[in-house]
Order: sequence, then C-alpha cells, then structure tokens
Amino acid sequence: MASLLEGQARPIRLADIAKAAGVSHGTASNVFSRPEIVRAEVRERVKAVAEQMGYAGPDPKGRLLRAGKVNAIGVATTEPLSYFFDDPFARVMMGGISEACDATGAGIALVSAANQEKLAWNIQSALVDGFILFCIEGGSRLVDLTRERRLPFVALELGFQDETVSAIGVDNVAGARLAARHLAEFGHRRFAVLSLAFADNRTGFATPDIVRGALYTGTRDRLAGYFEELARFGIDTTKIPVYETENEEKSTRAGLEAIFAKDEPPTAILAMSDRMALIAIDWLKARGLDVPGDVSIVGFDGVPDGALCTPALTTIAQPITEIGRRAARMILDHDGTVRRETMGVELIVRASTGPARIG
Amino acid sequence: MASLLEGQARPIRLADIAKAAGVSHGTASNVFSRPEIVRAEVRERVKAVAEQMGYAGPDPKGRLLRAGKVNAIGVATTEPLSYFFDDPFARVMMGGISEACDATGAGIALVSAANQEKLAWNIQSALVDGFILFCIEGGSRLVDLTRERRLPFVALELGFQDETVSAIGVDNVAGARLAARHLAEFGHRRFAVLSLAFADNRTGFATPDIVRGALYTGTRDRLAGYFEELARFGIDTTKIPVYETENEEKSTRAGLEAIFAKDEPPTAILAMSDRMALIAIDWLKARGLDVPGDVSIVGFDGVPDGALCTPALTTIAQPITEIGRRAARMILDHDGTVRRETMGVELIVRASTGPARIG
DNA sequence: CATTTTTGTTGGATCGATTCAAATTATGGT
DNA sequence: ACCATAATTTGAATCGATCCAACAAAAATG
Repeated sequence: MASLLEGQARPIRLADIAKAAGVSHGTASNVFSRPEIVRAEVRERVKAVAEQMGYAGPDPKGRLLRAGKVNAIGVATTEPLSYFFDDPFARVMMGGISEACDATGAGIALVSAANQEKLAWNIQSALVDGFILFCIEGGSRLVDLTRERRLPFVALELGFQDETVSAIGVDNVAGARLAARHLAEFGHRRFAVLSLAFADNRTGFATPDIVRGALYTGTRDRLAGYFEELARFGIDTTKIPVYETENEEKSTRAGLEAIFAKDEPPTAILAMSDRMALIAIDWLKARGLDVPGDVSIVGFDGVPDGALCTPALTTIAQPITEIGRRAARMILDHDGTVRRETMGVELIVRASTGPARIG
Repeated sequence: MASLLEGQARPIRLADIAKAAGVSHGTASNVFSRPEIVRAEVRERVKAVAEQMGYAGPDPKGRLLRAGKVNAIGVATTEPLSYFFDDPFARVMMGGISEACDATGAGIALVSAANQEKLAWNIQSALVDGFILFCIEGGSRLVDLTRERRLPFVALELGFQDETVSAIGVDNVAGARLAARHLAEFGHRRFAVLSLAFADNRTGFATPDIVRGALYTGTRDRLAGYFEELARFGIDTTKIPVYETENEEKSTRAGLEAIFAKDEPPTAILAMSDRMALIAIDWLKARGLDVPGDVSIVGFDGVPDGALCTPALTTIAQPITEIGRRAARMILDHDGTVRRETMGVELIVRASTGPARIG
C-alpha cells in the first residue's frame, strides 16, 4: 500500500492537500492566496487538512515561476561577501539601499564571488528582479555579465562612459577640484596623490601612459580634477607622484613608503578614498609626522569613520545614502529607460588639513 | 504574421531557441547546462541562434523549480534591513556567515520586516534553503513563523529553552559571572545593571516578577550570572537596580538617568551589551564622571568598536565570527538533526574598569 | 557485412504553484 | 416553481526550465 511509503521525505504539495481535502487544486490554491473568495466551510476544511498533513504552505519556488516577480534586488560585487559588512563605504550605501527596500518590502540578495567562473554563475543564477553593481575592481566584467541577464541594473560609483548602462555617480571632477583648491589655498605646493586603480590589478606609481589609458573613468576624472585645479595655482602637476593602490591596507602603506622615500616629500596628500586617507593618517602618525602640522590630507567619500578618527578627516563627501536609495528605487520602479545621474559632492573641512609650513 | 508581433516584450524562452534552431528543447537545454554532451556543430548553431535572438540564458526561475536547491541562505530579523549594516554585533556575525557562504559559493538573502504581516509574508516567500534567525525582539514569533516553512533553521544568540530548535549561543551565565567577578575583585560594591529585555517591548526598572517571568532566557541567564557571583562576594543583589532598555540610544540614556538619580549611585555598571556600555561611557563622560575613575563598566559581546573607544571597553567577548560561521555551516550541510551549541566566552580586560574608589 | 558499442538527439514527464474561462451551485425576486 | 444573478468551484493551460528513458545514427568490432 502507498501508506507504507508514507514515511518517505517527499514534501507535501498543494496538490496533495487538494486531493486529500477533496477539492480541486484551483480551490486549494485560493485557500492560501485569496482565502476570501472561498466558502468559509471549505476553507476551514482545507486548512485543517493542510495543518494535519504538515503542509509548509505554498512553495515560493512554484509561485515564483508563475508570478515572475521575485521581489528582491541583487547587490553584486567582485569582492567577497564580507565586503558588504566591513567596508564603511559599502555599509553606508547598503543602508540607503535597505531603506528603499524596507519601504516597499523588497528583500536584498547579496551576490559575490572571489573567482571568476563562480561570479558568472552567481550572477546568472541569482533570483532577483534587478541588480545594483558595486563596480570596484573588475567592474566592466561585472557589467558585461549582468547585461546578459537582461534584467534592469544600475552601476554604482564609477565612471563607465558607456552611456547605455544606467548609473549613479558623483561629479568626480568637481569633487577633486574642491579638495585640491582647499589644500592649495592653505599654501601647499608639494602634493602626492593616493590613487584608486586606473585599470584592474594595477598598483604602483602611475605613468602618464597609464593615466591616459584609464579604464576607470572615475579614477581618471578625480585625477583630472586635482590636476586642473592645482594647475590654476601654478603648480607643476607633472611632478606630482600618483600612486595606485588597491584601496586597502597593504598597497596603501606601500604607496606611502614609496612617496615619502622621494626627496621633497609632500606636505599635502590627496587621497581618492577615505579608506586610504585613514590608513595614511595612521601611517603618518606612526612615523612621527603630525597631521596636519607636517602633512595635510584630504579624503574622498565621506564615510562616518572619517569623523571619528583623530584628527578628524577633511574630505569630499558623497551623498552615499541617497545614492543607495536612488539606486534601489531605480530597480524597484524600473521603467525600461536608461538613467544616468550625477550627484553633487561637498567639501567637509575637519581637522586633517591646515596651513602649509612656511618654507 | 507572427513577425509583426515580434516587438512585444515577451522574453525569449529556451523553447523558442530550440524551435528556431530546429532542435528539441532537451538538446537546447543541454547546450547551456552540459555543453560537452552535444555535438560541436549543433552546439554552435544553437548558441548562435540564442545570441542572435537575444536570449538571456536559462532563466533561474525555471531551473530552480526543477533543481529544488536555491543555493542561498536567508538571514532574518524583525529589525529593519539596515540593522545588518549598522549594528556592530550583527556586522561581525554577518562576517562569519559571509565567510562560510563564500567558501561554498552560496548567496545570502536578507529578510526583514518592520510590521508583522510583512514579516510573515517575507519569511514565507523567501527563496532560500534555510534560515539563520537573529532573535532580538520578537524572537519567538520569528521562530514560529520560520518553523512553518519546514526548512532548516538556526536561532542565534538567545535562549530559547525550546529544545526542538537548532540554536547557537554562548554560556551567558558563565560570561556574566566573569564580568561580575572582575568588578567585585576590584572592590566594587555598588552596582547597577543595564539589561536587555526580559520580554518584548518592555523598558524601565525590572521587578523580581518581571525577571521571574522572563521570556528571553539569555537575558535571564546573564542576570542570574551577575547575581550569583556578586552574592558570593556578600553583596545584597536585591538592592541592585536593573534597568531594561531596548539596546539603543534613547532607552539606555533614560536608564542611566534613572539609575544615577537614585541616592547611592553605583560605582560599577554591568551592561548586557557593548552597545549599551558604549552609550554609557559616552553618557558618563558627558556628565563629567570619569571612567573608570568614578565608574567602572563592563560590556558584553566583544564588538570591535569596544577596542577603539576611549577608554577602551572591558567586556565579555563572544566568538561572534565563529558563531556566524557555524550557523551558516549548519544550514549549508544540514543533516536533519537538531543541533544546539553553546560557545565559551572570554573576559577581555581593557581600560573601562578599575579599582573602586576607597570610601 | 552483421552486430555490438558509443555517441547524440528526442519528446514526454516533472518540478509546484497560479490563473482564468467555463461549469456549477446558491440566492433572491416574483 | 422559475429564472436572473451572484457566489463558488473546477480543471486545463501556463510559467521556464531539467531529466531521463527510448531511439537513431555513427563507429567499432568480429
């Protein structure tokens, strides 16, 4: 008898309930998804049967296929998953995304992969209605992969000049100019730049060639902004060392070593991220250099940590939370159009910058 | 003609490709999922057709239904989604979960809901293979809801005495005793406790009645640990004010106000979370009280922020990352058994505790 | 050249639900 | 009792893939 096999772990389906309760599966379905349209008596009977058979409720896997909408947005990066919880910039951004998702009841699916094949697979198989892409390293590959899914997506924090992809970024040139002007007005004349990558997997001093061939236009624009403004102050920008890091501890410290090994060390550092700026402050302090007495430093991003460290970091603040909110909304109420938004930035003067030493 | 309707947004299905390429859907499927078993010539033809028709690749929604496995684990809480990125404890925990997920290539789906109906719906419809539950407020409801899904799940950080649910927690009694002993050995005799909730939505001084009827055994155990140990030092624990907060700014400050409004203010505070301890340090400093000179304070949890603030926080550290890793692995390689693990804790002595003032 | 093996391809069944037009039953009015 | 109308229920079709037993064609073997 079938009952002998009942012990099998086969999960109970809606159809099983329908059969057991003696109704059609259409009605059984209604009991769960639109209970008000089924007669009370029948409804209770079906529910009772379901309860008694240990039915887990309509399986979202089945529902999904029919409904089409997942009601979740995917946030993808090439960094490991922990990036979302460790990195201050990412965290603030996720805060904005969370807000927008909470407001509509949507979920968030975190997608990532260290190695390349897995990334492809994870993007291809993510159950989401759209993607928000954190384009750090390898951003272009991420975009290509995502485009194949033919789902709405927004690229964040970057310059893809590719006008066919939706993106939200900040005015990098303007922000960089703000930073440079601030330092120049303090009388600084000897600069160094802690740069983000111009292309994947690069690190070390950037030559003009590298800058010219920049894959990441965000990096390129920030540098252009720095240089344009400094040039207005009559500074020879060709002499300014630009060190590309991976925006983490090791390569940033290496960059600082290299920069300060030169003769004529800088009195002012332009860092393209708060992360690097914070590491730099730490490194300088450990070296016995005073910030801002000996060296002034301006970050970029405006992460909360910058306000808490000593000295508090002067920086170019992006409206990170707002960017996150907008990105999420772009996906949530996607209308098929490509949107490119550029947000303004703001110079926040705190304690890490001061007048250049006379001499 | 059908071609006139081609403009319609109807997405292309695998079956469409198969038809266009003149192969069966079985073969078309193989081209994407097991390309090695289909003849090169056919494979290329199908791929070309797919490319040309703008096929997005096999839709995971379809695949999912067949495959059964989502390859993602859900992390749920009753807090808003931003909790995962704001709260230090949650962040470290998510770090551990991320590690385990990265290792196996699984994704993370964040599930939450402010209001109750939405929570139910979100839990019911989350596309995941199992859940990790952050049982803060309303933990029991979260557990009940999740149980209905009949998917593997683990409850975190808590005392559910319910032995039928898998859980990972710490030895709250032992940890609390460590904290209490440390302060008692410093000669402190006047204590106050900043407590987590004993039941949902409570705040204010806890009466013995409330403690006895505690819904959250984690809170209860910590208090029991404090009291047991202090009693061994001959301290009358019935006199110790215990203030329940919601583990956030407002109620914690209210608690401190209330505690220090009493005559005989404490010289030592036992906080059941680092979060409260950190707020307390801030509050005490603002009030002109020295920590640990006037008041010593011990936290609980061991979040990274505790090491960075001034004075650095003495605390009972949980192996948070390890708990996260284990929880994730419990779901990832679930074997159908109920597992309950209790992890050890550790007293980390930093600068927020010191000898009691003589007097 | 017949027979066995190997390699590729086919198409029906299945995963677990929802939807909707049509059929059935109930209700109300005369 | 009879018919129009409203309230329920039914069952086939659909969502988009994967799996697999059966079959066909090509290659290897005797």
